[in-house]
Amino acid sequence: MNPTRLFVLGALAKRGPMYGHQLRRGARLDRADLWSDVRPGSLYGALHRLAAGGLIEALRTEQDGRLPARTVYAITGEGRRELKALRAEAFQEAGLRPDPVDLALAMGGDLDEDILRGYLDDRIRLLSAQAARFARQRDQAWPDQTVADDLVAEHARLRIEAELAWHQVVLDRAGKLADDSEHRGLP
Amino acid sequence: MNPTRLFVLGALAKRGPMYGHQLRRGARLDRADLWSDVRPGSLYGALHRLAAGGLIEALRTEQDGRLPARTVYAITGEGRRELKALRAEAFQEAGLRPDPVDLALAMGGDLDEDILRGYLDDRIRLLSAQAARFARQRDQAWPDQTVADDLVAEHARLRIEAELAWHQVVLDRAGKLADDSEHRGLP
DNA sequence: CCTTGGCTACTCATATTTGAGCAGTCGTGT
DNA sequence: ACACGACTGCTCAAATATGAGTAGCCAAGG
Repeated sequence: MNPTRLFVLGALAKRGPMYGHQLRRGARLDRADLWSDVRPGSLYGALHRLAAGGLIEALRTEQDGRLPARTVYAITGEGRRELKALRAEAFQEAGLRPDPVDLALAMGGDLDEDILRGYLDDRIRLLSAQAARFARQRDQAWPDQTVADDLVAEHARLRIEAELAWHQVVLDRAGKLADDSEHRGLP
Repeated sequence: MNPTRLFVLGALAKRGPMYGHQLRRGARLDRADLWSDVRPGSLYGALHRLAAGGLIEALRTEQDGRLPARTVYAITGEGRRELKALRAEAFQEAGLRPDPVDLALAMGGDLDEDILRGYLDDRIRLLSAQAARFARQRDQAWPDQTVADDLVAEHARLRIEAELAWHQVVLDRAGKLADDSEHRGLP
């Protein structure tokens, strides 16, 4: 399952022919940073490969004044089939994706308690800020908000809550964690 | 922040010199699929690059009977510095990572209600199974279980619970979601 | 006997991502 | 006038990930 391909095919299927930058902008206006995270490099790479594979096709190349030329792509029939396949794969990937913070914790042999608490505080601040944004967003929905958008926002809200709860647990046991890593240093 | 590098450096710092396959096996025995997800290709690529960069060094090459030769690596001083930097970066990445299922939902213009319910049921089954594994694991801890391991397991538990709660919400609104996508098909 | 499957270690081609960069345009201020 | 930052579109080299494959070994089943 390749999220970039799913994003491109899905967007072209939903909103019609577009060029690269338009895809990016559209995503930003949709608050799509929640479900997608395409940087220019990956996006244009994917566009070229999709076009080479016949899943999308270049309709025309436009130029607006002396701004850079842009190529408009449309999804093909083949592309729509691939889109369904990718969506199915995405739905079937149900396991938890590893979170780097778990890795950092597992690999934190030495790790000063105070420094750890500092990191945790920062994380909690960031997560709380995000949570606040969602609370605001839930009250005043943006125009054209779909049921799917609602569900995605709710997903984010629940996930953030879980993260915050876990962070409290970690803070509670931060002391024991530091003791533990000292222990194992000198057997 | 590169999780693969963090994994390799962290493991070599914690358990001493090891060869590639040993790293993988060690991770499996540690139930590390929770926090890491290194496949052979990425692992050996990272080992070569780390060695080329002087962050780890090849100590020796062993051979056991007629099995493939293996190269034992150790972390260097430079590597330990990099390890701390990577750990810090990992702790500072606090935002939610995009979940492909959100993308699939957002890009689900057409999408039959029954098919959607089918996917959701499957996902719920999978998640429940995982949750059960963690419940079991919490009672009978494996030998050498550290406080960090505990926290990682708790993280997984909380995350799965949040996922299950969200899936119920989606099931409740699955009908409205289908209606909505029909609407927008014919303006 | 012999085939299936799984382990041991690692390689390799190809796909994909990253992160910086380019070259022009616009608006705002100084 | 001119410097600043932000936007418009896209490119490119280098880092990283993926997925299959290699080649020999060992154990169990039919």
